[in-house]
Amino acid sequence: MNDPSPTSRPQPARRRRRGEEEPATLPAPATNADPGPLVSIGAAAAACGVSLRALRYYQEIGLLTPSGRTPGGLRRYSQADLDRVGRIRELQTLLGLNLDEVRAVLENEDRLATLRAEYRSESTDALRRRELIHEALAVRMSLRETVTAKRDALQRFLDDTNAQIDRVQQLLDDDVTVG
Amino acid sequence: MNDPSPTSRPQPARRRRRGEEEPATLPAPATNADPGPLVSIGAAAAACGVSLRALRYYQEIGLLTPSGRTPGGLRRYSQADLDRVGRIRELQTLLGLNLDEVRAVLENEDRLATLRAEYRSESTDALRRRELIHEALAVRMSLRETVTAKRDALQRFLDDTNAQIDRVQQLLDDDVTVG
DNA sequence: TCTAGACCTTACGTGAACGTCAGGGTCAGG
DNA sequence: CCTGACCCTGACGTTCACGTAAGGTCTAGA
Repeated sequence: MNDPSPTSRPQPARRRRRGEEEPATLPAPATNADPGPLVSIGAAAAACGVSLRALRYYQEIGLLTPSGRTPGGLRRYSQADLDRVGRIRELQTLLGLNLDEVRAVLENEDRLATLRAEYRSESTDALRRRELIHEALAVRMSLRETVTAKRDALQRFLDDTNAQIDRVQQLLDDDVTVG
Repeated sequence: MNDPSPTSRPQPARRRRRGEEEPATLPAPATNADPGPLVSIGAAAAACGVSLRALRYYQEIGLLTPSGRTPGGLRRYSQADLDRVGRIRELQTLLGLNLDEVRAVLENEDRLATLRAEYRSESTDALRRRELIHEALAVRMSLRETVTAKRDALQRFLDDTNAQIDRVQQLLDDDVTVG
């Protein structure tokens, strides 16, 4: 996050493991509106292309808490939950973030969404809200830096690859016109 | 490699571990010309920003064999070796390939370089060489597909991020002009 | 020649992100 | 009400990409 260079090592980063009093993951932005239809963990996993274990693990580390449970204790996932899983996978595979960094990004997104939602409400001090939003915005812009750097690096990589392909194809073309 | 979708799982992929008769990694394309000045593993590690262990590990799994050894058995790395390390890190961090996939890409690059070098020589059958180059070219183009897909995905991600930033900034601007 | 420091091999340890197994509980459909 | 498929919570296992420690070796420099 603070070292977007191509030689950056996978920094350790503090982790929150199974012992340490579950953090009650903001289960999504504070949209406590109707979550729509809820699905089982099996259906959720299939829909997202991840394993049951992965979903339970995401919950373990405070990344994603299913929107509901049946009276018997079975997990029930909403569409927002499924979207969140997609987001997690995206941050993981696309940006190469570890789940700790993913959590940081998601927490920021959640805060931003919450603040945006209640921005016009009178509940909080206006100045304080502006402060919070500014802070969240800063995190967001640093993320943009990371992504931009990565995209540019990928573009350079792609240019190289294309150049190599061109050279070899040139070689073959020459051979055809000569031979 | 065959599934560039954002939900692709980290496929297992066969690995070659410490027991299985070292594969004598083409230590670089068959450029057996003067490798230039050779440096110790410590200097190499420092120059590339990786650990000594990493360099030895890359050798263990057949990714990179140092160009030389001292009579006493100390590893000596050439500039080409250092470049190769850079390439490894690039494929790892930029494309998110595991070291098995990295090895596949590098083996392909080595083959391509070798073939390019001896393309005009009489040593091999001309048809056969063209065949080989075509094959290597195909691998290369599939790599290009992967990279392009990833770049595009990143671009979309970036667009989203920018849109979010704009929306929040708009929110703040409105607040200023109103309040 | 001699030593400090870098390096060697071997081998066990580690953290992230799950996989998998055991021993039970839940629930929709018949 | 009953079954079979699905799900629960531990808890231990696994893979990757190294980290780290032990005990001995090599080599540049004084």
